[in-house]
Amino acid sequence: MTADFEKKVIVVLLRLPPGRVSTYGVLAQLAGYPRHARHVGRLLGQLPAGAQLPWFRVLGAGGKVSRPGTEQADWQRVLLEEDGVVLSSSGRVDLRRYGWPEEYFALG
DNA sequence: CTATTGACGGGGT
DNA sequence: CACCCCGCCAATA
Repeated sequence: MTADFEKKVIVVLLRLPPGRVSTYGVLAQLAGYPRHARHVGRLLGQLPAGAQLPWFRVLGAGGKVSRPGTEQADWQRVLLEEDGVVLSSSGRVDLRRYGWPEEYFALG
């Protein structure tokens, strides 16, 4: 992807508050690149190990952690819990409650 | 150049 | 909940 895409996605991600979560699709939209949800995912996957970004606060549109069964997914759940985010027994987050920005996850 | 591949999304069964 | 299908679009093969 273009450097512009990466830059804008990162800028948005840096605004994602602790204790809140967002989705690949919403991040892409906020960055000005609608329909690029998959690319946000690829970008986060390419992040260097020590990147100081709240990548763990990004979930799929269904409120679930991506790439289930991987080390990264387990680690992500730990970081979210540490963040105060509640995960259901099936590992899903209530986006109506923790979703950010709120207006993107409001009911109705 | 065509084909395949995703940290995705939405709709249907 | 589980699948399946199709649209999406840049990177890779």
